[in-house]
Amino acid sequence: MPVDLRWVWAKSVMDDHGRPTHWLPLQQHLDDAAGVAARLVDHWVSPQVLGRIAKDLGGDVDAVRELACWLARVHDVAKASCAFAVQVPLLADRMRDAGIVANPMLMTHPDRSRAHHTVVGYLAVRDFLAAEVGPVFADQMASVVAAHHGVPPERSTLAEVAGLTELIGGGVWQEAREFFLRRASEGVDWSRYQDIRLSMPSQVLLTAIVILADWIASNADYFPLLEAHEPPRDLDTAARVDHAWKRLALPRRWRASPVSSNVDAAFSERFAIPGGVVRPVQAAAVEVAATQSVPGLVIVEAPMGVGKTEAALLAAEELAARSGADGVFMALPTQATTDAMFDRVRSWVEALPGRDGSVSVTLAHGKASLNDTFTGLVRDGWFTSVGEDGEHDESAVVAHRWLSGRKKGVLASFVVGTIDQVLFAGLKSRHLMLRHLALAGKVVVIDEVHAYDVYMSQYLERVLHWLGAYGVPVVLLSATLPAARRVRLVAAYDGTPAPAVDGYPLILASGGTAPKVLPLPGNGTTVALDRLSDDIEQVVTFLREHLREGGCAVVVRNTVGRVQATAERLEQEFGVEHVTVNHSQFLSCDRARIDRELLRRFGREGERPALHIVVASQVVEQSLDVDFDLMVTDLAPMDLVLQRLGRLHRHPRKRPEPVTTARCAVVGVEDWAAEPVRAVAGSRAVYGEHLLLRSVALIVERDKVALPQDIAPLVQRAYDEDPVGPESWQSALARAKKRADDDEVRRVAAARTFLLDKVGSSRKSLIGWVRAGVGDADDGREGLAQVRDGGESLEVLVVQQDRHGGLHTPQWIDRGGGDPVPTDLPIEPPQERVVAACSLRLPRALSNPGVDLAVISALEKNCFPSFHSSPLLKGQLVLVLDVNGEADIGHGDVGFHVRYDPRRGLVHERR
DNA sequence: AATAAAAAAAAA
Ligand SMILES: [Fe+3]
Repeated sequence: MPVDLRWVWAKSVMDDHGRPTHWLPLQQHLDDAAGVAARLVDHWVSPQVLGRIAKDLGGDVDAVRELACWLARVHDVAKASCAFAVQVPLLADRMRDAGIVANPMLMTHPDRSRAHHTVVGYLAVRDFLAAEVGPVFADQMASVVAAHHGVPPERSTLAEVAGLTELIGGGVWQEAREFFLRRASEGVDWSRYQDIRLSMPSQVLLTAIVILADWIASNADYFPLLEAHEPPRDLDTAARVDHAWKRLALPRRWRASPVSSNVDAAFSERFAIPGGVVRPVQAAAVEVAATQSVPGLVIVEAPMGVGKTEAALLAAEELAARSGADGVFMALPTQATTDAMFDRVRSWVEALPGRDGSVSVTLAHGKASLNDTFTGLVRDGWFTSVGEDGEHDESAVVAHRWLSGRKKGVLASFVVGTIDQVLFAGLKSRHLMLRHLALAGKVVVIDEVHAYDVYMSQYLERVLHWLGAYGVPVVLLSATLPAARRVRLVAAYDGTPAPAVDGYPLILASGGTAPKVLPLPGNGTTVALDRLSDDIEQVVTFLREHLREGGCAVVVRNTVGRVQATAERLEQEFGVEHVTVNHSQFLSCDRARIDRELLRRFGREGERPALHIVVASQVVEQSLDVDFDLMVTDLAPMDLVLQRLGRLHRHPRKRPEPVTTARCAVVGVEDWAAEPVRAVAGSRAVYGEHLLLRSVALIVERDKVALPQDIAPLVQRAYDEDPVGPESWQSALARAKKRADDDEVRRVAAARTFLLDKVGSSRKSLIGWVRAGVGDADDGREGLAQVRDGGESLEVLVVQQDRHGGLHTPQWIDRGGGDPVPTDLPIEPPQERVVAACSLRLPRALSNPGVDLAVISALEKNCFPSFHSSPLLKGQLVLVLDVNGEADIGHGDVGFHVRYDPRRGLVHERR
């Protein structure tokens, strides 16, 4: 009598006592997964992705479907192995009764966990396919099966596990595996795949489809299990898949249409500007996107305020229409700008044609759960898709309940996220394939590319390399880039040289497309430069003189300490009410309040005070569209100085007579008469000597800067290799360059640790793909590999304690301040969000290697059960301030005294 | 020689 292989089990659910309550036969799980894979390919996976895989299969999309379904139908084939089956004695016993016998003692075999079903699956699939197709393709297909838990094994592991024959199981076990492999192959003509090789991109994408099919098919809400006591029976797979797919109700694909035939109409519809006409940058970006030989990389270099975002979105539509992308991933450098962009992108999505019902959106960053718009959409997503028929919800935009969380959230069609979420695609980590699938189906837009340092650029360039290999169109938005950076970005994407051009604003593209230099906007600003000594009294005099009839000034300092010291002197001189302080050492809710306030007063339609001085760190350099009459700045690298100068006379308006000419005093140097001119120590610590020397060499030779026409030449000179400055500076410059180069080498090396390898040849399989990666260790604080430079900075939640020991939210904050916070009972959800918004990133002095562990130990003493039981607050360090906003942080021989002042931020001193 | 800004964490 033939053995009934339906007794081979794949899924089991246990009760609290470890007894199985439910189970599912392997055969059914494989059929379910294959059914889901087919639906995914037919209805959900981006045409751009299908096209990419099909490229390796002679352009045949049906073959993509065939391979995806076959892989899903064999992915768990090695659950038909002794090592796996013995894990649940009850189910193993029933298999034994059916004639599939394993030794129960194998349960405790020391190598049992090494004979994992992913690795044994590799061996089974490879051996099966080797008889049908070439060895390379067999290895590649098998590697997809091996990778279906997110980390493919190493080559050495394969050989070791192959020797564990007792755990793998021969005889009936071998026959069982071959049975399932043959069963999956019914109707597959392997001779068609004789000469096929899969590129790495295709293998990664197929793996991602298999993983998703597995996850969906493993969800018992969609695919019900059998009761533990039930024998196997033939379930109606088609009906199960149909039911599950309706319940899951994934949003439809988006089909883009070209906009180039009538850009103005598209522009006015998308952005709700009746009769709107595109601006030059927007028209040019769309034209380049439309005429590029193959949709590829487009770089838009232009100043803030010329409509770059709209240019990128319109270009993305054009590129998507050509490439088959069914979504857009927009990445920005900070959570705050990401939140703001989310609302803009959402309005654009709502106005998009080509939606068939709802499309899915995600806000992707670490604090997305604090964003009210997004959490609202998440709630709607739960609410609307509970219905059985699912599809007829008419809201244009949903945060789909299944496309949520760190790994699946980015699979939504439209994602707005921090740049980190894109850079993670270059970081060896578990389930990396899903992040690749998320990017590979879309057009990727990356904002503020000029702002990324050497370390992040390693990741950015590697990700661009993979995106190029996937055929993903990419739009990079930037201020002017040093030519060398531009060349590296284009080369990273598709290995071609960047066209040699100078100019600004500039649009260039990969694939030999002619670059476009656009006319500069006519209404420029010429800034007069003054050079003052680093004496604060000189700054006072300068401000006194030029603000004699009032006006709004900004003083930009390079360190928080200098900001705080300057603010103290200026408050004394001009009065507290005329001075605002801004830097990163504020609670995030306070920082948000200060930013809002700055925009309200110094923004485009701002209610400008008669006299005011903002003292700030680099936080005013980026993003905020604020306008000042007068500036004082610490010497900084040239591109940053220019960014700062961009905050002068930015909007047309009437200004007090003494500041009708834009004027900036450069300070923060030790001695303007010295050779060379050196920046103060704090600035050197932040930026390094070399960039500062090159910057100041260009500043000493001029008394004014014309914006925007001087920007491109100044940035190029500051960052190219040609000598700058007088002869007497050259030896110092050379020494500084050597140190900067050494430092860069160190940072590049640090970035490489977890950097994903390049695509490599088509002979390769996924085996070892994330070798030496974070692997299993990507959970928890220690193992978290990074895409940003520098040691881990410590983030704390700040609460206050009254004289009786009761906790309350900080007294001064805008929303929910001074309310009691329970220490044991659960914190109410609205208050959870208030507390979560009181986060503060501690300064370097408190998180340096050497003191960090002591600081963590000290803060870990502030441990409250109420925090621990809250998903939002759990695991975070807590800083408890007394009624005066002060605290001692001490452990062992490390001790700090900190004081928080809502006007000045955190002040610390070592004791 | 003394330090900016910025981000981050669940799978079958
Ligand atoms: Fe599995």
